Amino acid sequence: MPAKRRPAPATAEHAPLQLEHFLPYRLSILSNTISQAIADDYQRRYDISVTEWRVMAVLARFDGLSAREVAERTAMDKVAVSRALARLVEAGRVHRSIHDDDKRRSVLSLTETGWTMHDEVAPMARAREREVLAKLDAEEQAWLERILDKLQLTVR
Amino acid sequence: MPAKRRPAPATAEHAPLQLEHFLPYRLSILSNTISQAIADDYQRRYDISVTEWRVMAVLARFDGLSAREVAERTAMDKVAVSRALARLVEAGRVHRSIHDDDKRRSVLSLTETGWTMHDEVAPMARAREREVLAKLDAEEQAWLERILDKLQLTVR
DNA sequence: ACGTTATAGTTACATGTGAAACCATTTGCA
DNA sequence: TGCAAATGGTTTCACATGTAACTATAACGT
Repeated sequence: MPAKRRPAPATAEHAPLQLEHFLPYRLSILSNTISQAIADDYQRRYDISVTEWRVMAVLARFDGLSAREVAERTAMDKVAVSRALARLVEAGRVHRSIHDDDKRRSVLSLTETGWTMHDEVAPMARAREREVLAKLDAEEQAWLERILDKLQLTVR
Repeated sequence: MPAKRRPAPATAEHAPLQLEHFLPYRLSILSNTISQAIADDYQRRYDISVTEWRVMAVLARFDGLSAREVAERTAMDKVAVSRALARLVEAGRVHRSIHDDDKRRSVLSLTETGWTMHDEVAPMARAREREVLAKLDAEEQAWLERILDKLQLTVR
């Protein structure tokens, strides 16, 4: 018998939450596990964080964005973007200049170094994603796609 | 034209990653959005963090666990658990005593205060989860269940 | 019995993160 | 025009989090 003060039998009448069946909990575990598995690949090799990589991925697709636009597209807040950019510019992976017509705005793009790294990391990331998805059969993959779309739309 | 040094046209040849279709990214956004939406409910009201709530939820189901066992069941590391417990004990929500046969081990259980809070928060959390799941029809819910089970098993 | 190794848990340090304050510039409007 | 409000971005502060070092106790092998 554990303690003197054991206020109640931990059972039915309290209807405790079963974490392992609780959606937010499961999503959080799964998301962290997968993100970590994928990030491990490049994190050590290039000394870059997930947030920095996301910024690079966005700049690879949309050249010349401002920091605020990067923030929108990465769903990061502007402070996080500012910090990521500071490191990326420092490391010579991103080039930052000032917008001609609005001197508050920065104009961002990958440098050649940045592109080189991007072109190595992107395929790795995709390969890892495929490994994860390979656990599911085609039908499950389709449903997952559909479910994520739906939740993403409604839950914001 | 953005910058002088614009090394490459950001297009096909570089095959940039599309974050919005990239599984880990989507999971991470979704997970954070949902967790936050649910946690907001109780976080302010009870001044408790998600990690503390998870510890309480586990103790509600398994009375008398040690800290290590809590860590296992919450998928948190032992440092996080130690800190959460410090706060919970301080707040009078968890009772901690020492195991009779092993003085390293602690024996943990909810206090009456802890139970009272649990009995208020658990239904709230479940209700929020239902709201999220309500965005999906029955078939989608079933597939989600199945997909999460499968990924959870294999991706570790 | 005794020293080595393992385990439970906490503490310390370094790092990441978000909110709010802040600076510079631009926009809106009298 | 000129001045208040809004916007882009950085800095500061408080706090959360992870890793490694540490303390105390227990288990193991000789």
